[in-house]
Amino acid sequence: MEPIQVAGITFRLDPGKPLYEQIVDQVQGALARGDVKLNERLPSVRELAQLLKVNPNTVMRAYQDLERGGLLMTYRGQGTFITDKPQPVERLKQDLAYRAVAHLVNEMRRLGFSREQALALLQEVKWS
Amino acid sequence: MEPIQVAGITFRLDPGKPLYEQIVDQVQGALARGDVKLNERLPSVRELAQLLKVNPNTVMRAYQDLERGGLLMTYRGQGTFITDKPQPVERLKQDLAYRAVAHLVNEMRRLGFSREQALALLQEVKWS
DNA sequence: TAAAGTGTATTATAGATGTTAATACACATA
DNA sequence: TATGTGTATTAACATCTATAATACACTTTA
Repeated sequence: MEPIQVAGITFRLDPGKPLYEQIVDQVQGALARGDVKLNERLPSVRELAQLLKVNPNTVMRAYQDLERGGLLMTYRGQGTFITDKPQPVERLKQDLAYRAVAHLVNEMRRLGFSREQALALLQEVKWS
Repeated sequence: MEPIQVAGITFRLDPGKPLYEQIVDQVQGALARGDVKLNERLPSVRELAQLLKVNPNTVMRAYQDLERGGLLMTYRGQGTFITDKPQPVERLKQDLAYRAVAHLVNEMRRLGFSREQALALLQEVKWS
């Protein structure tokens, strides 16, 4: 389970969550943080599968999910590339952040906390 | 999928998450919010199963999970009751809140946001 | 032109997990 | 004694994840 670095993306796969989802998550994370260059080429399906010790079908499913989100471009015979447009990446970042905050709001409301209590906890908690 | 009220607890089961987990979540939520009285009797395994249109094994699994957390007491032949001690409930509430905040922190860090950005988002977002 | 490397699709198989079903047993109470 | 509790076991089934094997379409390059 040692991390694997490739094209600015760190892959670490654990059990407990679908592999293809973890691949999607880690590519998205690298994009949101700006760790990858736009238009950069990713490893081929078979190549990444070998690196991650995973079935090619699993990588392909992840790549296809990412392509549907406008984050990847795939060209038959050429390979898979990070999108060259900054908009889908920015949209992704805002989307995921909003979703994460909304999730916290729902959970805190479910538990009977106020917004002020949530803010206080978020200020107190260790960040890095 | 219409909600079912019983003993101060609202049950609503959706597909997409294990049924026994949803039962656990909703009992925990009611406890955290103070919606249920301590020492109160819950529906029997078979009774709740019938109400929720679910297998008795599924309810039993949820009850057992809750008992392991000290939130329920079960007595052979008598029934299942909310704990009579406030401590496990308070501990649960703090635990779940901390976990929820920690989850947000991890996600925001993964996306490259600062604590200040997270706080700003949490202040802006609609609460109720 | 041929070969190698791309993405893509299909089918079969296996394993894990969640859920139901049926049945039985232990215990408490009316 | 009968009924209603919690508890345990076993079997069956559905869904999802992942692998495996194979084939095809397309691009690049030797």
